[in-house]
Amino acid sequence: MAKKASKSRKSSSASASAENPTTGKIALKIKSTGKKMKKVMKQSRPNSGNKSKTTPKKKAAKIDAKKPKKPPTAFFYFLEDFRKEFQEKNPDVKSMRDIGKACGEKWKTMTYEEKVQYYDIATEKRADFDKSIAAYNKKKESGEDQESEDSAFDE
DNA sequence: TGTGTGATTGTTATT
DNA sequence: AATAACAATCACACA
Repeated sequence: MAKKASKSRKSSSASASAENPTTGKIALKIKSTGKKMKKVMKQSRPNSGNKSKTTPKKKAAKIDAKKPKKPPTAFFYFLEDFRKEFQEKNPDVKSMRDIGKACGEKWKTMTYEEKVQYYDIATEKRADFDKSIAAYNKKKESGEDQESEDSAFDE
């Protein structure tokens, strides 16, 4: 016990919401970065011209059995939950592209306490993911090119 | 018939 | 430090 200052990334992501001292006054100390995060991601179409047998979503989607894929972020977890409700409320909506927009919009309106729930999940996921990375790194260190390419796609 | 794209934000990895 | 790309999902469009 006595594990107060966890330091490091684990730093209790849910502590903010868990701590609800005083009356309903929540000390929401969201560090206002102030800087506008402009997304300058060049979303070109790298897939243009890349044909894979399976359906490689969009870009790369490299099939690295050794490299653990990125776990869904808190936003994605929220999406799963939001998606269900959204479909019920908006049966007319066909695709999730619209949902994604709605989610993103609502996500920003959500308070830290609400988001923290999903953040907590993502945090746990990352913990597991961290192990995968460690194993991956370790394995890589042990035998970098040791993969035998099991079955080189033979259809 | 089959597969790629589209959109959301967050996280991770790489440089 | 900052950038790049990817993480899931589902319906539609094109060849």
